[in-house]
This record gives sequence, C-alpha cells and structure tokens, in this order.
Amino acid sequence: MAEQSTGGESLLFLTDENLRKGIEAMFFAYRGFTADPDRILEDMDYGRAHHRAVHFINRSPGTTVGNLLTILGVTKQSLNRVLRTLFEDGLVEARIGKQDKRERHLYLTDKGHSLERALSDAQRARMRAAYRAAGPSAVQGFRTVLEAMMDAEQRRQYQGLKEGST
Amino acid sequence: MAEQSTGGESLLFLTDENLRKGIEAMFFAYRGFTADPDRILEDMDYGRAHHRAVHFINRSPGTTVGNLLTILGVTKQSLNRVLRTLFEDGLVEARIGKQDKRERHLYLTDKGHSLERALSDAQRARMRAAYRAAGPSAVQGFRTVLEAMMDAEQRRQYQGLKEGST
DNA sequence: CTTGGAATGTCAACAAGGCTGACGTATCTT
DNA sequence: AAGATACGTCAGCCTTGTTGACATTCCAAG
Repeated sequence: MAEQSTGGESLLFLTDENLRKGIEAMFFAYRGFTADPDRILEDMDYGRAHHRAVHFINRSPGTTVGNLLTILGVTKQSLNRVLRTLFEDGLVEARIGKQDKRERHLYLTDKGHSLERALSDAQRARMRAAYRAAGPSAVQGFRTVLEAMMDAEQRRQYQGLKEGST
Repeated sequence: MAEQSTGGESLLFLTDENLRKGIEAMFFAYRGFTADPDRILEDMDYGRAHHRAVHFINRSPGTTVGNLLTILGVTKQSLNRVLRTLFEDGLVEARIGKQDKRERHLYLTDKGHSLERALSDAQRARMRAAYRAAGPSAVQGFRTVLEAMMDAEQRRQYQGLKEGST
C-alpha cells in the first residue's frame, strides 16, 4: 500500500506540476462539495456552521458540547451561538448527563432529523454521482489520499468515528 | 442500496455508509489541506482570500481582474479589498492592458513570488507526503473523484488551466 | 464542608471576508 | 453620440470565527 517500489519505479506523479493540480482539484472540488447544502441552508437563514453541528450530532447522538468543540475545532462561544439557534428552532435538544450533570448530551429532534436528511441527501447525491463516475478503485484511492492528507489528530477523530457502533 | 446489479459488479462502494465516510474525509482532509498555509498567513495579517488571489495570479500571470473574479467566485468588492492590500504591500502589480486599456493585468512582484513560494511549498509538502504514502494509482483515483465532484463550470475552469501552455 | 478544577453558558467586543446596492470613470464598440 | 464593459469605491450588512471576563454547576480531593 505504502511504497510500491522506491526502486526504479516512476515517481512522475510527485512532480510539482502534479501536486499543483491536486491542490487546485481540492479547491474546486470542495466548492462543489459544499454547494448543494449551502443552497438549502441559505433558504432558512442557516450556514455551514449549522450544517456541521447537525451532521456530527446526527452521527454521534448524545455527544457532549465538549466533544463537538474538539471535532469542529472552533471556540465554545462560536459553537454556542450556533447551538442556541438550533435549540430555539427546535432542531436539537440537550439532555443533562446522568453520570455527570454538567454535561449536555445533544440529540436531533424529528425536525432536526428532517433537516439533516435534506442536507445529507443533497451531499450524498453528488458524492454518489462522483463515486459512480469514478469507479470503486478510484474511490479507494480517493479515500487513501484524503486520509494521508489529514493531521494526525484529525485522522484519529475520523477513524475513531469510522465504524463507531454499527 | 441504489442498484445492486448494473452488470454484476459489486456496487457496495456506493452504500450510504461509504458515502458518509467520503463526506467526512473531505471535511477533515480540507482542514489539513489549508492548515499549513493558514499558519504562515496569520503571521502576516493575511487570510485565505489573499492566498487564493496570489495562487491564481502566480498560475496565470497577466490575468485580469475579471478573470480572477470568475475563478474565485466572489464579488468584485470582496476581491478588491484583498487586491488593494496586496498592491499596497507590494506583492502584486497591475499593468494596464495594451489592447484594452480598461483591463488591469495582474502580476506578482518578487516579493509576491516569495510569499507564493512559501505558501505553496508548505501546501505541496503535505500533498507530496500524502501522494507518496498513497501511491500513484491512489492518486489517479483521488483526482478522478475530485473532478467528478466539481460543478461543470468549475471543472471547465480547472481543466482549462490544467495544461495551460506547457 | 470547603475548595479547586472541569464543563458549560453568556456577555461584550472585534476582525475577516463574504454579500448587495449605488455610483463614478475610463475605455471600447457600435 | 450612446451604450456597454472593466474596474474601483463607498457604505452597510451578515456569518462565523476570535479573546477576554465572568457566572454557574457539579465532581472530587482535602
């Protein structure tokens, strides 16, 4: 998986030109990646920050505010502003921890699940189209490179959530 | 989930679970992707917007303000705020067009090239490490999926610049 | 029981970098 | 001469990030 053969193999894929193409591919692809959810969100006065919160709450129901802070990598003040609107609008609810009553465990309400659905359906549709067009082995490569691009800390979180409990 | 048998191939790579992993991989990888340049930029009161401008001016020297607007997908007011600081700091210079004197053709100065160097060195280093760890065929797949993920318009721009003049 | 620290919430203030709208100017094109 | 185009700019607004300060609540250690 790692090095095919640092011996006499072509390392042409490591030219600056190829790397630059990869950089621009990331830039343009990320725009596409967020475009569909962004359209849905702006119709309801939400932003990407709300999307991220909803995504990770859906993905790890009962997660605490502290967990979310770590995953999202923002300050609590910033996250709190977003969470507050989600509470007010009845998309997310917080339950006080049983063991540790300081903690707030976050859950999506039905309404929250609806939004999450709409957002991830849109995003998955694009992802599915890309995956299908590229084929399974390309997808494998895609994931391999992305994982290698993460910071160690981010990779840990990514993999920690990878096969959570399913 | 989708269609099990479009020909006998396994379409297991199109499961919602796999798509979700791809989505999160994009999220975390993009953070890593921007982390190194961000660190350099914040030491000098610049932001990602400056990075993007510098990158594309370096890549297409003599490009016009209008071109840049199209590529970056922002408003001229927003871009102008960034360009103004780049002019003031002597990183970018604008030359009036010979054929059409309304156009401003943008070029990096030596100082601009230095910054661009520093930024892209950092970003390429991470990219190179990821590429090397993943291997050539993974890289191929990576690019294929990213291209498929772009909007048609973005892909046009990406490919238009792809092999520019070399 | 008291005290320290952890987890959380909140107020205030600020900055970057998006956006819209309106207007001005130089320059091309017709 | 008139209109369109390329660009710049002023003014104002929004989201989402930041710091700093402070209150609350609770756990755990003395």
